[in-house]
Amino acid sequence: MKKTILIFGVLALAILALLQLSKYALITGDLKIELVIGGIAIFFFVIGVFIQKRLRNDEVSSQEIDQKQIDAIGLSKREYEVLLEMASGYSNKEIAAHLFVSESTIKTHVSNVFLKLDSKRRTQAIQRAKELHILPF
Amino acid sequence: MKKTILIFGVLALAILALLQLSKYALITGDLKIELVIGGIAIFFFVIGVFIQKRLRNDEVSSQEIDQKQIDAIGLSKREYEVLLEMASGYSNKEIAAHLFVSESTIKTHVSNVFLKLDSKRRTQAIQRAKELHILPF
DNA sequence: ATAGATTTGGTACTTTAGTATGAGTTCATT
DNA sequence: AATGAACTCATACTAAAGTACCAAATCTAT
Repeated sequence: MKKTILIFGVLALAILALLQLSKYALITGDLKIELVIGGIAIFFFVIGVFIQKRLRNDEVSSQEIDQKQIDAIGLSKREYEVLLEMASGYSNKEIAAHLFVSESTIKTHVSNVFLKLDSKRRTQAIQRAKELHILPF
Repeated sequence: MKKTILIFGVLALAILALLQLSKYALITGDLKIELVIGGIAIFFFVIGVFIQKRLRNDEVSSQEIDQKQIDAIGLSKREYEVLLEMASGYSNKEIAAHLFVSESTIKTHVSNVFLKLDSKRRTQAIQRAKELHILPF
């Protein structure tokens, strides 16, 4: 948030300076009117795009994976892999094949994931994981 | 897409007209320099925000529910309700309680959903449904 | 090197999920 | 009024998921 305030402050100063420069450049006749107007137009267009993009990124960032959250929950690397496979719609047997381990192992991992995500079913675990921003989409 | 082209055409004309107007307003001295520059600045800032917003909406819209897709797949209203409950992480028994019907009925609906979404597990059905943009997130 | 966490895997069991099939009910539409 | 689609429910299965315990191998950091 401090960063935002700083950026807007600098921006405001830059705009004021630009306006003054433009004004005197016009009065003294150093620049053509078209050029000044065009420059101002491009400058503010870019600023508009930039600001809107910042707002947009703030929204979208809420849908990105939160590694800190994964650590906080205590999910191990392997458990998280299994969670990803579950969320992709695979069965225990399929996950076992993908990760080259037995189905028993997957069941153990799955049960641990349920404990850590406080859920009783894989669909519920996936839902919780999304709420905690540790799964994409 | 036609709409986009039309909008940009009109916009280009408006910009040209505005530039010419500004130029002559300045030369004839009808307007102060500050006002013209400020107006141009605001105008292009707004355009910048607008265009960026359009791009953003095109991206985000891919995450909205596609009712046409639901119809195309042939999911009935009840089947879609069950799909939503499944995606929320509820068991067949819980869904039955929420919708005030028997678990048998839910099983029937679930099986029909699987047929229509070409899937064998509820997690897979949920995944497919998201790819088809008929589920949020 | 060793304690602690992770990963792996097994057995035995219970619980859900999912399939197949049939059938009665409701509801909108022709 | 009849037809078809949607909704309902049941029985009887099979298959998959999930639980509870135990135990060995491996990795990791002190």
